[in-house]
Amino acid sequence: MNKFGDIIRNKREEKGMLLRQLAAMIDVDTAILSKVERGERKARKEQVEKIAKALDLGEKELMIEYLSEIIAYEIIDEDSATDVLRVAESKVKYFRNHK
Amino acid sequence: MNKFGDIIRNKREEKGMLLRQLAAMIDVDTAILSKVERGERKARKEQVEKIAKALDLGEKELMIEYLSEIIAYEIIDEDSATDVLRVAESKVKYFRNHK
DNA sequence: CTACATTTGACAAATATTGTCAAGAACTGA
DNA sequence: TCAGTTCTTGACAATATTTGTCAAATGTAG
Repeated sequence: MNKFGDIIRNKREEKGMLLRQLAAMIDVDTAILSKVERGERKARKEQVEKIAKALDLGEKELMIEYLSEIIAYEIIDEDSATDVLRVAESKVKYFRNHK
Repeated sequence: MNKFGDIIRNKREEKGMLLRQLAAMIDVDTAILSKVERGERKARKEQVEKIAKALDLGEKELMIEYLSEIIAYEIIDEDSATDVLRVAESKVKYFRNHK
């Protein structure tokens, strides 16, 4: 189980890219990218898309990592976390049909 | 499948309470409660707790409805919504063990 | 119409998120 | 060690989002 930030950092280093190089490609300050990679700060959705393209990571897969991690932290302190996710799945399906 | 707001409204009306009465009990402006019941605005977590107590709804159950609905709307436009939830579950479990 | 309940929308206040920057720490090679 | 470079940190500003307040508008029943 890799964290979102680790996925990016690993791939960036595999490619031999510097923080500031990737940061420039995705048009973000180096400091922010540093924090994102270490999980100190959340990226923005548009940044995730740019990162995926810049690093040749599947955009869909990276987005799943990104969104799921945000959700995980939203409910990590809830003892009903699993139930919350199950109900969320039902609601997604229901709301899609009844918009 | 009931929406969070409907659950509250139904229970409140069952009990014959007025919006302003419940609003007073949970210390919130009537306008806000009106919007919450109609799903126009999200409640805050502390308000959900107060509502549960005021209406004799299970706090745990109501909180599940509340959180799951927030999450559902976060991902309703993602075609990978189901995957996101599955991965989120894994991450919750993993992060709990590796805090 | 009157009285009351609810809804609506504009706005302000409070919070939270995001970006900027410079200084400092860590690392590298000579 | 030193100089050069990369990365990290934290304070702060800018922006955006959330939340609350209020009064007017709308709806409802007698």
